[in-house]
Amino acid sequence: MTRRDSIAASLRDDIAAGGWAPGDQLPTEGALAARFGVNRHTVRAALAVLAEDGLVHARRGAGTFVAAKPAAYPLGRRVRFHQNLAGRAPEKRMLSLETRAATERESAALTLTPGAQVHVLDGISLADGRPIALSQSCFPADGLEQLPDALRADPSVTAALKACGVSDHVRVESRIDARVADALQAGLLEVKVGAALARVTSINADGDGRRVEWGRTWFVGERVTLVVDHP
Amino acid sequence: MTRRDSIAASLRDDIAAGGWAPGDQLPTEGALAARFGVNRHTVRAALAVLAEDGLVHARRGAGTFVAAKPAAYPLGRRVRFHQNLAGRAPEKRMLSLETRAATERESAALTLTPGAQVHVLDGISLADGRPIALSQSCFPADGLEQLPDALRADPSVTAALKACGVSDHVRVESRIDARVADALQAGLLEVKVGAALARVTSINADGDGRRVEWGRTWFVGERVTLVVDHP
DNA sequence: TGGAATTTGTGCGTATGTATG
DNA sequence: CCATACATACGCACAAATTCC
Repeated sequence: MTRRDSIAASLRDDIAAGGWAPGDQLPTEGALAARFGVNRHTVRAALAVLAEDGLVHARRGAGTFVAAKPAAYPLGRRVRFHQNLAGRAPEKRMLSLETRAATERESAALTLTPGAQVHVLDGISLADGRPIALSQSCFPADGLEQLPDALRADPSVTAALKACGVSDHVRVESRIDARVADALQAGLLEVKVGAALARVTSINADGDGRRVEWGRTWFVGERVTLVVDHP
Repeated sequence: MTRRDSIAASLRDDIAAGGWAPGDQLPTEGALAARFGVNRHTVRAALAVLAEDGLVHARRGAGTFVAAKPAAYPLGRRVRFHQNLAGRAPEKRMLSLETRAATERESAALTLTPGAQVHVLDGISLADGRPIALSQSCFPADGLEQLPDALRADPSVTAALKACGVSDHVRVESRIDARVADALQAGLLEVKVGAALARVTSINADGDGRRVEWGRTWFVGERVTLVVDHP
């Protein structure tokens, strides 16, 4: 066990024991070097081990901070935002809502006839007061005429669909890739431009198999872990 | 439909019809502007629409190129690399293989006693000759003594486990988040530093429920789409 | 608004212990 | 026993970002 590893283990224990809470600033590298009686480089190596595990996060000029635990977001047949983030103070805000003709891509995903009308909802999701995801949902307008009014009353998709007579909806497929945040996304999500986002494209159907939602969600990589169980 | 959108749709059709193959260079923006009889700015707006969808990729000073279609990589109970990428010339190369004491994190993931030995395999995966992922797999050494020899003979994890008497293994859980590539990863994956990677952490168990592999895989965001079916 | 102080990030040189051949 | 390579650790200096007055 090198000196670096033992220092890393010691700091890890302190964090696990609650010595520092998520978001707290650790002592400076210089202070830690003095406490452990080693060179600052050695402390930096130890902190790098913890950063590799995502346990701490250094900001140049500011300090090193205990990372907030990423929110676990289950991806399954039934994805319900508020249930998924129970205990993390989930919050959803509407950014825009419009009804327009579907793009080629949208009509293909929802198996609509070209030029059909769709409702498009843009929103932002928060957990513990921090933005965790941007989302765009696309619904066929045909059969869901009341959806915009319902969404304006309550931004919950599940509740709005229920108000339109869709009592249940299930996710058929999720496709996931990774993208970097552009300036617009970065501003809304309160991350730097170039931060990694996990993009999830999903198709949701009602009880009869009719596709009722095509959604794309951009999750902040360092704040959310998507969890897939394989039963 | 704006002129921009009609040009974008026209180019999209050409690409879909095979007019240009993945990797091909499109005509210059000036040439396209002349062909469609519009200003170069309009062509740029149309190309931006396609780039937004990941269909083309512009490189300053070089030109605009048709993006290679991302490989679909199913995430399910049975994840087998070669089957997953059938038709995309899957290839797996071993980067390193060592046996050492498990870190705290590794022994927790594999439910090992602290200090137990593990085999650690680093590898790189390619499809169609391009790197698509880096992976690190961690196996308990206890009960899998022959694994390193088997892996050196054949880098396939499934084959190596079979050689050690594990006839079948299934994925229990996948956790996904997004990270940016560091210099080492970028070099190996042939992407730029800062490119978005989808990181998948998975736990695999044998028929008796014993955890036999803890793996982490970093997929190049723009070359792979992870697909999760929700049956 | 500005500028000093603080803090992390980076580079270079040096030294030591441990394998390897 | 020597030469080499590698990882670890130390010391010093400066750059870059942030904070604070």
